[in-house]
Amino acid sequence: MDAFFASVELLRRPDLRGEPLVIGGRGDPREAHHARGVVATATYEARAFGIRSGMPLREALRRCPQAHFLPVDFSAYTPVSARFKQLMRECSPLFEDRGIDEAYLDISALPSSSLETATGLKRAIGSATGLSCSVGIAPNKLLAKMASELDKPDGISILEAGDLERRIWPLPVRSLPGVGPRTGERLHQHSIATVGDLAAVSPTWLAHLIGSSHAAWLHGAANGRDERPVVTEREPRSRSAERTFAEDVADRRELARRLGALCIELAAELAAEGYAGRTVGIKLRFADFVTCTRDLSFAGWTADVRTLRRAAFECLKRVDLDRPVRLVGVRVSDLRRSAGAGDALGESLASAGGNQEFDFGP
DNA sequence: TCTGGGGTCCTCTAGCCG
DNA sequence: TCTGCGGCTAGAGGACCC
Repeated sequence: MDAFFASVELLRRPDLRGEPLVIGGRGDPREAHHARGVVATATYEARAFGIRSGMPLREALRRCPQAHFLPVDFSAYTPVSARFKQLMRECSPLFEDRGIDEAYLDISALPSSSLETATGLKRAIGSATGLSCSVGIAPNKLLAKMASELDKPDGISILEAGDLERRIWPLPVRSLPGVGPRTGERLHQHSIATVGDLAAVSPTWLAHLIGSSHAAWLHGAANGRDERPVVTEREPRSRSAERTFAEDVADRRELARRLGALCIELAAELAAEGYAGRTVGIKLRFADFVTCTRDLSFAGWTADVRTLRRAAFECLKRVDLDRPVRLVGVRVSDLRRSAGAGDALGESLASAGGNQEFDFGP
């Protein structure tokens, strides 16, 4: 979906159409208590000012003081997301969900041509949601994703076997899925600037640079190879909840209170979805942006809020809190489906809401 | 000076055990 | 009894993606 969050916002704020619009964080960075946030999506009008996803909202404001800023509102985006995914599933059951605004669809067995299928799907999504999307068609997921980036917004791109050298190899190496900021920087240090440059290096040499597993994937990808199937069903591996504070927290009790609240939030989500976990972990990010994690595993699976909170506090005890903290998070992993977990959890949630004893370090 | 929140997967290390 | 080694797991951190 094109500039998804921003496009959904424009459906209910048509007065902002044509204006630079930035979606991110809790809203307007001009308000001090909303200032800590990053850009989730920006309209093409805002991108013209150099605003990009992941950029601090304050930086976006600096680049475009006249921009409009709106908070991220998942409750508005989720139903639209469900609608376009439903249309895709009706097109082919070989559907892979890849997050709120993109998905893969295996259309190789359909009777119509790829172009006809894509055109029909775009039209159906457009009339159902009022939004545009960009479609990439190719022999595998990697190339389909890269194709979808070639003609944005509102485009259709078809990549065929012979198009690799002409259309993919000239692209910057960063445009290859799996090459993020770190890998991109390392490759650039060795004068590997384009996908074609990467395709030409020795796999052995690349393995020395970035590790064998990553190298095998990237070298294949640069040469257009991708054997990954379209995955139609997936069980979650972990659930987490984290929060960045409006102001850094130095007080242990305050930190424990925030962590306890996140445990309650997370336990409620696990209960609602019927999962229990075997490992609890916490995450702290200090004022200097250094992140630290601590994990604790149980013998069995639990979704009990008191157990989660006790474990989270045990983890917290193991951290040297010598600096103020800007973010705290809790995560439950090694998930299993838990039949009937909801009932037990309801009771423990009720008891957790009252006065809490904080069982943590000195 | 600034840097979200939700995830996944991988690597490395240390400890345990046969 | 000591040592080495491979397999396994837990824990910590890193990279990446939407």
